[in-house]
Amino acid sequence: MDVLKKLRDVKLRPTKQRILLANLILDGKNKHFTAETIQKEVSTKGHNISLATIYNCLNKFVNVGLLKQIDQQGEVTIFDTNVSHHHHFLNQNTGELTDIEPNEITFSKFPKIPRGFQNDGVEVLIKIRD
Amino acid sequence: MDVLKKLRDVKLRPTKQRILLANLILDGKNKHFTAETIQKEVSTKGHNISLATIYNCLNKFVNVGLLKQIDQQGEVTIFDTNVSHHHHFLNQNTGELTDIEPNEITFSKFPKIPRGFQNDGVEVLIKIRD
DNA sequence: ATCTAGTTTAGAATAATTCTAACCTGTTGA
DNA sequence: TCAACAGGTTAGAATTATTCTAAACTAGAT
Repeated sequence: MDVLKKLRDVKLRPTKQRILLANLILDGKNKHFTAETIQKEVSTKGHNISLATIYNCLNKFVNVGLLKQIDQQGEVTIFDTNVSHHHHFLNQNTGELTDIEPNEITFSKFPKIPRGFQNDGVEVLIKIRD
Repeated sequence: MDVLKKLRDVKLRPTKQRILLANLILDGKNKHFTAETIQKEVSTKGHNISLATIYNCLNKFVNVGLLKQIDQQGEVTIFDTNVSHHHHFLNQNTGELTDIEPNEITFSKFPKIPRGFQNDGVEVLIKIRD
């Protein structure tokens, strides 16, 4: 499906910048990236888009569901006195975290760790809201 | 166990500020907090510690294992073109994320969602390193 | 072709965190 | 006990990611 149609489908005016970004990003392959890496990629293609616009566009894309933003529990560092391995509930209404003891969660199916790597900890985040 | 001993055990010189913070934080109860909330708590007790010192102390406490820092995948926002529900490997060496399809992970035990709340999504992060 | 609402932009503003450099203070050993 | 110094604290500057502002631009409807 072409990019113009994709943008129209979600009622975003297909501007030059949005088309450029959508062509880079929405090619059907799964990618992870940041605003800055995208800006670099744009400029290596010989174009230029301001960082403000990149943020605007990516945020719009997220709002309409074309993109997802990886969870990052807000922008401040949260410290936890529970230093043992454990999981969390995240109250989406308040941002509050609550501990879940590790024995409260067990897996019946678990992915193979990629060749050459070792498991260095598993964190489960259960988002809740009222 | 008293706070002085705790600090000596981890070879941190027990200064006034560290003792104050340790008394607030390491009382055996599980808490989540930020540098700023701790500073406020300190000042309501009639003391004053600069934010820089709070960060210094908390980071030291984390390094020696008295505290844990909640994972936040670095400080930049990461976007993901995979908008469906899925999980991630986090390569601790590079910070790189890789998708895990949701059917790769299933649970045999799962905690009860707190009364009055509903499940709003589960994210599993498997940290790996070589 | 024109109008208008929505976009883009440079640069300022904001906010979390770290750095710097000067000052201060536990601890050690005489 | 106390001087010396390594390590700790601090205010404020620096850094970094992101958003805001206000002016200039443009897609799409008329």
